[in-house]
Amino acid sequence: MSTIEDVAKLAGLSRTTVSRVLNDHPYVSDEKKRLVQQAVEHLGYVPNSAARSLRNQRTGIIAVLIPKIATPFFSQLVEYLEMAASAKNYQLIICQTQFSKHKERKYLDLLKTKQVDGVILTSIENELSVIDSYLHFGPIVLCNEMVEHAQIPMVYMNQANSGYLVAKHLLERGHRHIAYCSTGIESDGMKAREQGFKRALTEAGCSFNESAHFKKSATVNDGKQIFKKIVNMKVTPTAIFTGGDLVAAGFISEAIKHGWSIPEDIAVVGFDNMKISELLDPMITTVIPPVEEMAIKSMDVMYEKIHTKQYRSIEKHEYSSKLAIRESSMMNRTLVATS
Amino acid sequence: MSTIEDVAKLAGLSRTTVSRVLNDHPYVSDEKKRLVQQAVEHLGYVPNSAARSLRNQRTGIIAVLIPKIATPFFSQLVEYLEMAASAKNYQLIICQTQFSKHKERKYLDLLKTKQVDGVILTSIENELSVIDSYLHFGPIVLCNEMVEHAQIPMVYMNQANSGYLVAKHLLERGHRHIAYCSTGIESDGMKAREQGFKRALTEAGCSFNESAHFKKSATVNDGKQIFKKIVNMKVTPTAIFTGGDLVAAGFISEAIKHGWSIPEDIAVVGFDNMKISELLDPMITTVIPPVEEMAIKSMDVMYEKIHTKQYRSIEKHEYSSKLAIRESSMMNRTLVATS
DNA sequence: ATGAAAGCGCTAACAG
DNA sequence: CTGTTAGCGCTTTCAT
Repeated sequence: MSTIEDVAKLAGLSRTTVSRVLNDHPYVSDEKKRLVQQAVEHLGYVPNSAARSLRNQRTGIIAVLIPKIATPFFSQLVEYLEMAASAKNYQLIICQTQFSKHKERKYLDLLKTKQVDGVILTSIENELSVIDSYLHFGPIVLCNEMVEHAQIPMVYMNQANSGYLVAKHLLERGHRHIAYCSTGIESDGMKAREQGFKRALTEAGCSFNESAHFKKSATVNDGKQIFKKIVNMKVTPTAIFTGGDLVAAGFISEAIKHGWSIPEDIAVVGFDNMKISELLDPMITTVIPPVEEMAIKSMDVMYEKIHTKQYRSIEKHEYSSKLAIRESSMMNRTLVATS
Repeated sequence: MSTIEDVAKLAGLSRTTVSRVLNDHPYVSDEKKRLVQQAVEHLGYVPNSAARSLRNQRTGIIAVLIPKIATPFFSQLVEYLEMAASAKNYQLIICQTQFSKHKERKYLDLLKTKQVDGVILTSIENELSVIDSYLHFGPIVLCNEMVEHAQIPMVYMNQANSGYLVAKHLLERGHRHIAYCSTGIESDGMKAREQGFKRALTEAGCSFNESAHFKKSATVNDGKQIFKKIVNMKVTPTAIFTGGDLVAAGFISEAIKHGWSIPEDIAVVGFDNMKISELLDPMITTVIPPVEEMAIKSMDVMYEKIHTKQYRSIEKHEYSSKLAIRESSMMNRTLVATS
C-alpha cells in the first residue's frame, strides 16, 4: 500500500503539493498537477481514510439507529437515507437498537469516539435528558420521532394530520362508529395521531366510544384478535382504523374467514403502505407516510448541523402523509344514526 | 474532548501506562490501574477511533454491499448480519449498489482507502476478475452468491437442493406438468436451482416442457402476466413454481380474479418466505432460505479472513433451505398422464 | 513495572 | 507556486 510520501518521491515533489493536487487546492501549476496524477496512477495510490479522519476531525460517516432493520417501514427509510447520504458522499453505519436502552447508548457513544460525524435517531429508547447529553459530542437528528420540547432537530410526519385524514375519509363515507387502534408505542407522535383522529370526529359532531379503542396492536395476530373482539360487541363499528397494515391484514383475513365482507360489513384503513396492502383482496386503504421526504430532509439537516457545528436547536420539520384510498374502504354507507 | 495525554497528566503517569490500562495489558500495578480509571472517569475520556484506526491499521467496520436494502430478503439478511457483526464488535456500513457496476466498484474502493476491514458482497455486478482484483486490498466474502471457480470465500444456499425440494414436493402430490419461473438473475445459483428442479423431474420420469418456462419474473405484475399466459396454453400445467413470493402472490390474485381455485385448479409454490406468503388466502407454500445461518457464517468467515490475512481461497459454505408447505399446494392430485 | 520516543498517513500554517 | 514542519491521538518498541 503506497502512501502520499511514495507519490511525492516518484513525482519528485513534496507531500504538500501532492496533497494540494489531491484536494483540488488552487495555486498548483498544471505541470506538477500532471506529474502527481501520473505518479498516483502508476502506484495505484489511494489516500488512507483513517489518516484523513484523524487529521481532518471528520469521518464522513453517519450512524443510523433503528429498532429493527427488517421492519418494512424502517428498511424503506434506510433505503432513502442511504441514497441521500450517498449523494452527499457520506457512508451510513446501521445500528439496530432492538428497542434496548443500553444498545442505544452504546451506539450513541460512536459520537464520543468520533467514529461518526453524526447520529440519526429513528426511535427513542432513553430519556430525553440522556439523548440530550450526547449533543455535546456531535449532531443528532430525530427522524420519524418528535418530542415536544426537545432542543434537537426533528423531522417527522404530521401524525395529527394523518389521523385526521383517515377519520375525515371514513366520515365522508357515512361512517359514524369508527374503531381506533393504537400501536403500543407511546410517543408524542402517536398521541398526536389519536388526537387528530378524534378532532375530526368531534368536528363532525360524532362521539368516540372508548370501548372501540384497541391498544397495543402491531401484528397480524393482533388484527385477528381485534376482529374476534369486535364480533362480540353489542354495537359493532362500521369502520376501523387499524394503525398499521399488518393489523389491517390480520383483521381482514379473520373477518373474511368468518364470512364478513370488506368493506360492506366493515371498512378498514391501515397505515404504512406496505406492499401487502396492495396484494390482499380487498386492497387495503392505507396511509402513505412521507418516507422519502423525511429521509432527504434529515440528511440535509444533518449536513447543515455538521458544518455549522450548532447542534442544539429547536427545529421541527413536518411532512404530511397521503391517503391511498383502496377497496377496503371504498363504499358509501347510508347514514345511520348510532347513539 | 480530552485525549490520552490529558488522562496521563491528571493521573500523573505516562501515556504508555494509560494506554496499557485501557487495553488490558499485563504488567501494570493495581494502584496505577486505579489511578488511570479515576482520571478516565473524571474526564469522561473516550479513545478517538480515527487515531486508533490509523495506528492499528484496522477500523472495526465491515461494508455490506446490497442491491436495494428495502427488498425483504436483503433487509432480513442485513438484520442478521448486523447482529452477527455486533456480537463481534464490528460496525456495518450499508452500501446500496442499485445494481450498478460503477457503484459496486466505488464501494469496493472502501477496501483500498482502508475505511473498512472487509466487504461482504450479497450480489455481484462486475466481472469476477474485477472483484478478484480487490482481494489484494482486503477480504471479500460472497454471501448469497456463488461463482463456480472463484477464489473467494462463499456462503450460499444450496439452490439445486431448493429447486429439487420443490419439484419433489409437487411430484409427490401427483403433479406431472409443472411450470417454472426464472428470476431473471443469471447467476450460477439460479442455474443450479433450475437444474435441481429439472433433475427431480427427470428422476421421476417426468419431462419438462419448455413452453411452461417463464423467464425474468420477479414482481407481482409478472405473476399476473404469467397467469394470463397460462390461461391460454393448450395444455395448462397443474402446478407452478414461481421462484418468488411476489410472483406467486400476483399469480394467485389474478387466478382468483378469473375464478380459479388454488390449489384445486393449479398448485403454487413461491420462494423467500416473505410475510405476505402467510397472509394471502390461500397461504403460499414457499421455500425458506437459510438467511440466519448464512449471515452468521459469513461473519465468522470474514472474521477469520481478517485475522489470518489470507484472503484468496476457494471455500464453499453451503446451507439448505426448507420448504414451508402451506395451502397453495396442499392437495393431492389424482395421477393423470400428461404427454 | 514504567516511561521516552518514534511513527501510523495525512493536511495546513507558515515561510519563502 | 512550492516546500518545511508540526501535529491530529494513539500504541508499541526499546530502554531502564
